[in-house]
Amino acid sequence: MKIDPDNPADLSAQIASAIRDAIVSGKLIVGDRLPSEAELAEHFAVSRPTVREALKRLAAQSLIRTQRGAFGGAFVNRLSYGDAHAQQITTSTLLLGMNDISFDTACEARFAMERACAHLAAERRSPDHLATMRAEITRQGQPGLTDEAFCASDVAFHRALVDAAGNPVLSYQLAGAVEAMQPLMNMITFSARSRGVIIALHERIADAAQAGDGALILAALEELERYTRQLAQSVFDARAARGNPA
Amino acid sequence: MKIDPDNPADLSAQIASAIRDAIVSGKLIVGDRLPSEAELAEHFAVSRPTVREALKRLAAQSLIRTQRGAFGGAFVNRLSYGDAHAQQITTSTLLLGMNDISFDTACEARFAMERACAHLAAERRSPDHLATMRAEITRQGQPGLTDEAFCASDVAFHRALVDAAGNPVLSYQLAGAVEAMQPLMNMITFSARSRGVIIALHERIADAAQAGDGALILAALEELERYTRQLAQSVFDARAARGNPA
DNA sequence: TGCCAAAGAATTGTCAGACTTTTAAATGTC
DNA sequence: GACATTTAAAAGTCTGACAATTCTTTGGCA
Repeated sequence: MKIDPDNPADLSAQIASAIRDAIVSGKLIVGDRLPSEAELAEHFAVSRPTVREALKRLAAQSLIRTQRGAFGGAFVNRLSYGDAHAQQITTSTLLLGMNDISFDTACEARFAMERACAHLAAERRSPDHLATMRAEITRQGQPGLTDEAFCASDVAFHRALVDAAGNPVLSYQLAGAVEAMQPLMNMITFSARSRGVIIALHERIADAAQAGDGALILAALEELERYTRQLAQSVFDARAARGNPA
Repeated sequence: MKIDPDNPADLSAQIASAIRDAIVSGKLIVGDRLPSEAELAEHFAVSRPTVREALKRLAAQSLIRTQRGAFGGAFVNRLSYGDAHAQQITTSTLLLGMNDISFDTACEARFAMERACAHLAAERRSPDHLATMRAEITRQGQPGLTDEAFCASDVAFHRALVDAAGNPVLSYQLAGAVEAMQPLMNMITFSARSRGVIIALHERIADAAQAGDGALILAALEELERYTRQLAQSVFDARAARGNPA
């Protein structure tokens, strides 16, 4: 955690970097208390507001947490799955929304990753996961469900499948990819007929998971990807034909 | 982008949240200029330093970029793959380092995801990707290579494989998972014999990619996962036997 | 002695105002 | 019309201060 050159460009960013490096490299470990803002200001030879801006940058990444009062201060935070997951969602959503990613590209990535946990899910799924999947399938079949609610249930179903793989690292990575797709999926209108096809595939997946047959899950996911992409294509084609390119 | 209640807890966090929501929901789009700090301070009825702390939080997530000078200000940033990737690495590394994730769990997740792009990589690999893979294999065989350098080359090799799938979303997601494993891999000491085994598997992967045979890549990756986990197990066992649990 | 309440101190959160630096537009000059 | 100069807007930084919070210590009382 050394000094910065007298390069007057973005002092707070430099200080944030120095502290971040110290955390990532292990020089500061979970629970460690950073010096007080006044001490940091003296150490880096800057004013307290500048130090505060640096600390806020780190807080935004959940790297530190601050506590007021005597013996309070900034502490190195244990990055929880929840925090990491939330950041993952935000980042992935923005990445997809801002970079003109085609539906096909996003869809391909999402299903490729989801297939990665098919076998693990078949081996390790608990009754709890199966119950969640069945419950979401039931919800998806209810009449009068809005497209948004259908998509949300779809996400919950796939989330259960991913969680069934019983690997928290995999869950964290994939949940981001799956949930980040939701805004794109929301652009699709699901007819009763297409909902039926999707629900049938979900049932095949749930049955295969229950039977512990990974290959069957894989096959159903492949078919689901094919159908989803085809459905999106027809929706976009129809919109383009109506002269509504948005 | 509405007001905050007079809840006096963490005003800057509330303001950051309000602006972040506006960006994620699309009320503010890429390139939009936010009001100046003074105007934001007036709008939210807080002081300028408070607004600045909020803006620094957003800058830390690459959601905005600031520009000095006349007609400067804060602009909604286009989240680049590079930015997203860097965040992904930091988050994944910390998550793995701070949460007592077992080597097995991390390894399983990493290879499961990597296998997800085997078939795509076989289909789409370019001569460029193949050349990178071959170059890294050559480097890995050089005598006198440190364990760290061997690991770094290993990461570069797998990175090339992932990129060969030709899906930027997949690359962004997987690069994080693969690179975040590096600190864990660095804990392993690679004997000349085990390096030989790994290099041979890399060669099988490169050959399979060149031949466009996804199933062969898949098989080699499975074997590589098995071997890596077995290698780690033996290293950890030996350390435990020496009474060195660290 | 033992327990509870009040005082004290350390630390973050916020504010106000001022000054510096950077940048681009507007203006003036040749 | 092209180039140099001025000017204004905005972020970046600093100083100093006060408010809010929370832990520790001390004092009082039974």
